[in-house]
Amino acid sequence: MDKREIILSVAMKLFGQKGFEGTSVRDIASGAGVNIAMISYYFGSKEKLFESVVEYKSSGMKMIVAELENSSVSSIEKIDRIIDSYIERMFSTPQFHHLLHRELSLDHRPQMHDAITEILLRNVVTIKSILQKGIESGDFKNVDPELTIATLIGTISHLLISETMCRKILQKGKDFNPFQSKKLKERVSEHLKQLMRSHLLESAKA
Amino acid sequence: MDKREIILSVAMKLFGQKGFEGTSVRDIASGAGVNIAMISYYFGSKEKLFESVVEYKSSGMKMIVAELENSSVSSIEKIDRIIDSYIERMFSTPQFHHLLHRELSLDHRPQMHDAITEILLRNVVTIKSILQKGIESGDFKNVDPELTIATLIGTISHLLISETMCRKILQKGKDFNPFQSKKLKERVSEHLKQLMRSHLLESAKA
DNA sequence: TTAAATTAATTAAACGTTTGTTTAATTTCA
DNA sequence: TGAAATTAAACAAACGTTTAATTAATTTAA
Repeated sequence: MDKREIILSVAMKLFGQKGFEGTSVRDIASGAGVNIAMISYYFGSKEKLFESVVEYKSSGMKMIVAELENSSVSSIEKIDRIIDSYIERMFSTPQFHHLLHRELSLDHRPQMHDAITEILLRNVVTIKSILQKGIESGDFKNVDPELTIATLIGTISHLLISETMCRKILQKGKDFNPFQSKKLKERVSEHLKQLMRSHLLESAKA
Repeated sequence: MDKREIILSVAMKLFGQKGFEGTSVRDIASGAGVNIAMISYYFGSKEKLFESVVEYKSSGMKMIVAELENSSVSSIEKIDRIIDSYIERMFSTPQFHHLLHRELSLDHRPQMHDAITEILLRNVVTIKSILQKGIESGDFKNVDPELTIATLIGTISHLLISETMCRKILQKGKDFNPFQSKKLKERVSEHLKQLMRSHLLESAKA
């Protein structure tokens, strides 16, 4: 593998685990097995490396959502697919999503803020449009589209953190485990799909 | 106001805005208008100051939830009150919740991790019990309790971040604003209550 | 009620580390 | 031979923390 890519993936892992300020350039260099000067050599600076990580990892985030908008499946089916698509992506790279949300909750690095915002908003616009078309066509009840999106993404996002929480607790040997049974991803998928059906469809159809 | 308290609230503000590593002891000292040595003098270290901030702010987080559990109101009414209670608290101190969730998404400072986990889990246990009783008594449908909680908290939590996002966008003068109309808090309350009614109650009752 | 004694609060300065970055020399490879 | 890749070493700046001296406040004793 290219040394540049090794640096990128090590940086992504460490930024995800310990945050931007919490990760030193020396950590990254030794983790990637390269000399510390190679980071400036390849990326210019620590901050530019961070931006490269975001760009690098988010390029793999292009979603089915865009293609979905004008496809011929039913409105509720579109929602189902969005749910599974988000679950799949967010659970497969939890560290990266930790990184994105952490950066959004911070006040400095406004440039990075904007870049991440733009990434996350891409899909939001599409999903909003799907919801609105569903409402207009009478497929969906007259719900609040933006807040419905917040519920979808927020539920998954919160679970990524909760899971971390629970793992910590289990390691400490306490006896409370909210995520015992069944595979978590399937559970979330089932929960969100049921939730959205109750939320979006008329009772008669439920 | 006590100088100790001034330091605590300045520290809470800065940790909330810039994160733990992103905030220097000198920032806090000058923000509070005290000598830099006072932080060691009062709190021992930067890390202990951080722990004090969490303890200080979370002591004000005792919820109505606990009292609610054995009260005589209906099951769905309990959920309504929990929703409003969470909205009120999380929107009134968004920085502190940013701080909590950011810390949870990080891998170091396991001790702090555990302290925050414990704070957040207090209410979760109670809400779970309310949901389970509602299910057993037939008031609620047979939903997934833990994931329902994730939806409640996750929706609000995600909105705190989304709002930040939107403010950034608006400053940049773009034309997309997902949170135009009406006061956000009321909107969220209405959305979540409707959502939970569809989710928890039988169609007949809806 | 004073004056001395004692403790607490506050300060400026310095400490040793660690930080991100750069330099200048060397190796690698085409 | 020449450009690209890699290195060890050094850089100044910022970091959290400590020191030792000074001022303020409180307690004790006459």
